[in-house]
This record gives sequence, C-alpha cells and structure tokens, in this order.
Amino acid sequence: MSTTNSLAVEDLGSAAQRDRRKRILDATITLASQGGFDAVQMRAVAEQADVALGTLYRYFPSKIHLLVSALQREFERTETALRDRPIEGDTTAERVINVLKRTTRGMQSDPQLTEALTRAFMFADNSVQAEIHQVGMLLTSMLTRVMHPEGHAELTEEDVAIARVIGDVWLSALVGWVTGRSTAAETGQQIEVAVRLLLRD
Amino acid sequence: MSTTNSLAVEDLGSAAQRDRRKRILDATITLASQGGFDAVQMRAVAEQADVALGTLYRYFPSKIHLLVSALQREFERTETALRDRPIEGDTTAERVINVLKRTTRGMQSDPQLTEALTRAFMFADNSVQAEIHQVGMLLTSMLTRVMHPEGHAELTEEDVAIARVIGDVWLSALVGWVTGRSTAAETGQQIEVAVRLLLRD
DNA sequence: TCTAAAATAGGAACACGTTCCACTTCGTCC
DNA sequence: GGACGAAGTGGAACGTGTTCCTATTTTAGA
Repeated sequence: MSTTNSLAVEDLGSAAQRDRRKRILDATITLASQGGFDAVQMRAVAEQADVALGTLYRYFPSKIHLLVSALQREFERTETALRDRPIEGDTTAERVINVLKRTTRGMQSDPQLTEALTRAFMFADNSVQAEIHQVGMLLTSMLTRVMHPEGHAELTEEDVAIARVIGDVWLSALVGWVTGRSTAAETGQQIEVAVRLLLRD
Repeated sequence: MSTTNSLAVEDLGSAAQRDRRKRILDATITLASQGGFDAVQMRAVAEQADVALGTLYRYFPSKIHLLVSALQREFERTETALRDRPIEGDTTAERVINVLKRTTRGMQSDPQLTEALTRAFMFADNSVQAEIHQVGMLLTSMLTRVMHPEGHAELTEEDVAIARVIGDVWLSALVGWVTGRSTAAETGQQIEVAVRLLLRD
C-alpha cells in the first residue's frame, strides 16, 4: 500500500478536461460551503462552473458522485497537509486524539460544507464504491501512520482493526454532529473516549 | 432510564387514527421489503395504505420521518422479542457478539428493507431528532442489558461508553453492508473484532 | 488541412418528494 | 338534530435530480 496518490486510473484526459473537472469541484465546494447539501443543485453547479448540465453529468454521474468526489479531494488535501506537520503527543492515544480533534475542528469551521460532504458519504450506494473506498483507505492510512509515526511497517492486524473502529466512531460522531444530534464538544468527547478505550498502552 | 416503552407523548388519538398509522407503516415496510429505499414512493405508500397523499403527509411530514418511524417500530419489535430469549454466552463479549450477530442476521435476511431503513436513518437531519434519539436509546439499552443481564443497575460510565462505541461500529458496518462495500461475513467479523477489542474481561 | 469522432452547449422532458387547494366526511358539543 | 372545526380526499402544481435530444464546437488522426 503505497502512500503516493498517483493512480493510473486517475489521469483523466486533456488539460481542458482537468480544468473543467476542477471548475466543477470548485463550484461544488463553494455552493456546499454556502448552503450545505441542499444548495448543491446540479443546475447551479453547472452554471457556476460555466458548464452545461449534460457535461456535468458526463463528469459526475450523480449528485452523490459529485459530492463524494469533492470530499475525496478535500480529504486528500487535508491528509497531505497533515503529513507535513509533526505529530504532537507522547502516547499513541494522545497522538490519535490530537490529530482527530484537529481534523474535526477543521471540518467544524465550515459546518455547511461538512454537512454536505458527510450527508453524501452516508447516502452513497454501491455505485460510488470506488470513491468511497478511496476515502476509507485514506482515513485508515492516516490513522495507522499516526499510531506508528516511525513508519517501520510494523502494522499488526490489530492495529488496522483499531484504526477501523476509530474511523467508525469518528464517522458516527460526525454524523451526529452534522445532523444536529450532538454538539461539537460532545463529538470531541465521544472520539476521545473511544480512542482511550481502544488504545490503553 | 426505564426500559418500558410507554411514553406519554406517544398516544396518538382515536382508534381510526391508530389504524391509519398502522396501515401506513405496514405499507412502508411492504414496499421497502420489495424494492428498498427507492421503492418507498410516497404516492405508492399512500395508495397501498388506502390513504390520500395529504393524509400521509399529515401523519409523517417527510419520507425520512416515515422510514425512521418504521425503523423505530421494527426495532422495538426486535428488542421486545430479544428480551424474552435467554442470552447465551459466558463472557460479556460472547453475549454481546451473539446478540449483535443474531440481530444482524435478521436484518440481512431482508436486505431491501434493511437498506431502506438504514439509508433513512443515516440521511435523517435534526428534524427527525426525536425518532432518532428513540432508536439510539433502544440500541444502547439493549447493549447494556446484554452486558449486564442481572440488571443490578450497576452501569458505569465506561459501560455506557463501550455500548456507544459498539453501536457506532455496528452502524458503520451496517452501512458498509447496505451500500455493498462489504459482505455479510465481513460485517460480522468487523463487529466481532470491535467487541473483543473493547471487552477484554 | 480536412474529416470523422468525441465532447460540449442548450434546453426540453420526466420522475418523485413536497406543497397546496377546494371539497367532503367525521367527530364533538350545544 | 344542527353547527362547527378537525381530519381526510383527490389531484394539480412546483422544485430539483436525472435523462435525452439536436446543434455546435473541439480534438485527433490521415
């Protein structure tokens, strides 16, 4: 499992196409930031990206695909940014908590965007499998790297299992926050408790 | 936190109204079982329940409310059925795993219904808070009761936290299965691993 | 450079969740 | 029994995701 993000599947066509794709995703993020999931209307995205509706659907076969792809791009950005920063914390649990809380704070600073992307992620069906899987891998690799910053490739099965459980809790907590069921503080608390339960070293 | 389900808020009007409500939920379950989330179309539900569209919306203000209410009824049924059966397993972990696997198997025997209800649950926003909260409480109380079958009311904060984490994992696993990201076997495995990580007694 | 194929524009049309309205039926109180 | 408000009926209408069609533009290859 390489940590580079160059996948042969990914290189999509010409510069003009890459540009259109970027414009579309930019428009998506902009609209999502302003009004959340409901504000990301396909006609509005097309107009703002200066693209025809049919073209939008050629690039992204559904609103869910569009939003999950946007999530993927944002997440890659976050993950890259995180990789360059030193990871604070003495114990594994501390490091994981720090990273998750920082990431969560980042998302909470743009609630509408987070709502849009999280809703899309949770609503995605198997036709979005590929994109979803990418995001899942990214999250797991981010967590395992934080757990073992030395990168000795000494990942046990248990490590991966723990990372997965933490990812699940994080997602649930996020959904709870996005849907207004819990506050930001509760969300952080929920994650912290789970991590301490799982990582008692 | 009582385990009875009699809430003063719940008693809704006349027998005719209870009957209509039941017919609507029955129709919802039937349609969901046949074709999943997409097949639960409001016009179809209204027709099958022999109720006007406006009446359907009077009882349930949105498709999500409708499906989450159906989930709640089904879950209550499951929880009641579970309460009468002895809980097999020597250790806490064994008992929790048994119960969760049995419940999961039950849901997997009707994939379309499970898909419909899970999708709705994940997509619900804060306007469905009340119903969602009910379901969450039901799940937590079910789990803590399995963890402490004697009912000595000796629940620690940690117990509740663990139950919550397990609930999160279960939900994530369910979503993974519903959206075709993981198989039934993987779902069971995922839950089992998480429970063993959390309950090492 | 010319041409065929692919991509895009522009927009009509359809499906389903949701709202709304005019009318009818039901239940309750005098 | 009559009156009045609540509840229900039937269906039109609207918004947004999605599909589809034709004309035009861009791209790639001979």
